[in-house]
Amino acid sequence: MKDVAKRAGVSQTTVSFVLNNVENANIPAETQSRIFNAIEELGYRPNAMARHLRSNRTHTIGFLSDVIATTPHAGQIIQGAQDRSWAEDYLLLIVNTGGNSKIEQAAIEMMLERRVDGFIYATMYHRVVTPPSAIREVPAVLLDCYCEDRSLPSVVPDEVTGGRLATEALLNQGHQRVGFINNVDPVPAMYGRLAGYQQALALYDLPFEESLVCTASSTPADGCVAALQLMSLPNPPTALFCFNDRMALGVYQALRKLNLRVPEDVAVVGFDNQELIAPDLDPGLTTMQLPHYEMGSWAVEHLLSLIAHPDQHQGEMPVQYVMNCPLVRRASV
Amino acid sequence: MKDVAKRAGVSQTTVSFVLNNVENANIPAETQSRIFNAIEELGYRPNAMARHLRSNRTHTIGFLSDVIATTPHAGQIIQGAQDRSWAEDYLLLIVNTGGNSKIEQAAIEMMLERRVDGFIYATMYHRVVTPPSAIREVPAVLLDCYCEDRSLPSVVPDEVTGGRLATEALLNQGHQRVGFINNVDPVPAMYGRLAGYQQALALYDLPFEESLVCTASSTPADGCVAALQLMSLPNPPTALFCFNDRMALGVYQALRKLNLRVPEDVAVVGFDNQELIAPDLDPGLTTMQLPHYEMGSWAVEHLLSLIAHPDQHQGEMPVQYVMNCPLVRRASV
DNA sequence: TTGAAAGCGCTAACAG
DNA sequence: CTGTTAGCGCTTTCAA
Repeated sequence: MKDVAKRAGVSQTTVSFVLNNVENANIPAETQSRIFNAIEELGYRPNAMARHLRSNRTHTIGFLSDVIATTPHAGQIIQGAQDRSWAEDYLLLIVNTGGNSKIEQAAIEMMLERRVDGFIYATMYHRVVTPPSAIREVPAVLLDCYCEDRSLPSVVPDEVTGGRLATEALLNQGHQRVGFINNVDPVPAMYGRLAGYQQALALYDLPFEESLVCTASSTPADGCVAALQLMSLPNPPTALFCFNDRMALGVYQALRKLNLRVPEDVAVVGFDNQELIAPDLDPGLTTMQLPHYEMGSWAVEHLLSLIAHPDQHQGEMPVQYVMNCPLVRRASV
Repeated sequence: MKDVAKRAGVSQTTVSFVLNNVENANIPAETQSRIFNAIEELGYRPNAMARHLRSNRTHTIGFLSDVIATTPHAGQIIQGAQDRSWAEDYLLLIVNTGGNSKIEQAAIEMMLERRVDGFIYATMYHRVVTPPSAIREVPAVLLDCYCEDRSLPSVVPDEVTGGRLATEALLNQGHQRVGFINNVDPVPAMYGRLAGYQQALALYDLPFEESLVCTASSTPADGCVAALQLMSLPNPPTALFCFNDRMALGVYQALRKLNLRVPEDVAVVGFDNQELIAPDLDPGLTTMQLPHYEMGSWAVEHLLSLIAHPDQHQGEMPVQYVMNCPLVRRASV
């Protein structure tokens, strides 16, 4: 920078002003272009380290995830986060902790040493978490998860409405007996989607029948078993709402074994709109889309506003944003 | 740091020595623990910015990918890269450029301003690339791609051997007529796997029949069409080697339509060992595993060695590493 | 064994 | 409009 200044015949300050577009510095266009020329000729590139050392801002966000970047699930979270960051000139320092709290701890420490401006703590699926407390040393937002005491802002999908809309998609095609293959694990999605399923039934004045709901682990194999079980009922369902697309895949396999066609004999709705499954199944699977991209984007946006106005939100409760899941229609209903 | 020094009753230098484990500084254990106590009490955390400003090393790698982090494909590349980096105390600054060269350019620029110690340039599938030249300002390695003139080190999967092993898996089960559904796109995998297929036939003294090879775009739908076509041959194959798992998915659908069982009537081998497909298909798909994790790991390892010994490899040709693809046996053969 | 001091590349008062 | 100057928090040479 000193060299640039010398070459342009100005002081370092002037160069800095030009580079940073300082408001009240009214540097004449002629001087500016002289500086830009010098920069060009010297191949000068500002040193972000030094800049950040002074300004105490690194324009970097620490992105902690359990396994998002490395599994086929939820990858769009990162794209959403990155696109939003990129638009504001922020870069993402990403670490997949695998849910290992030792690694989490260490990663946060490393990121704090690098003076990240804030944290995003993201999980592969919607759940309750207790992030290491060090995360609170800078602004932080939780993505696809929340903490019990709501002491950190968060964004999660609206499981209840999602479950309701999925069920309604079946109900408004005239189905009267809709089975629900739910997840066994006690996660928010399991409770929420069940509640949504029940809401939808109520909306259509249909009774809730225990026997039409079964639970299974969220794998194709178990989805298959569950479907077989439901379809062997004395009065079997004509439509199946599956907790996720992987289970729906198993459901397809079960129906094939029973020589039942989708959607003519049994309609199916999934959840996730999983890239390699939903569109590739035959027939294409109608399913609920998790707003991964949007959550990623929102998380960064909110984080940046916290960074920009550190004390504006002082007394308030941290925002807990619940985001809609749209229905994606294909051929299985 | 100054505060720590004061509190421990030593100079800043001493603190720095202790923190960096300087060799010839023989600081007595007693002094050291006094310093560590002070650090603890003050909640002191070193400022990596400042450290790097002095030492000209950021312990950060710029990871450029087209879309790896955001699609279900190849996610393990990142895990491999991260795990290796983590082991050496490096962090990854990741940007998905979507293959957009404007974004690529800008990302490289931003990373260079942040003084990353090196670059990894990775693609979602094996191909030829011409990365922006700015990438060469620091050590760089190509991952799952290479540049025409081989002027940058690279690591890619061994398509030829992969194609050969896949075909052999079929051949050594006694199949005499093995069809190959290849990709239409002129990518290294398409040429390599075809060559491997031919090598395998030759090894088993079988003739290469044009009619047993067809090409299609790498989607389930087109895989289905291709399989239908191959199976309608006067003398149809008893085994099918598919360019990838998504096409194999379509092949399964085709065989189902023809009332042919896998593997009893027709054996199938895929390629990719794609997480949500290969293990979840019914029956499980035997397939070739792309060494994504290993390539990620190797790329970082090689990059770090280039960083550590900048001129050691001067005159030599950059390494072009071709990595094996292991066979994953399931139930489709 | 420890300390003083210079300086990494930049920003931002403050002064002119 | 532009320049002088004092640091930001750390590493490292040199000296004690």
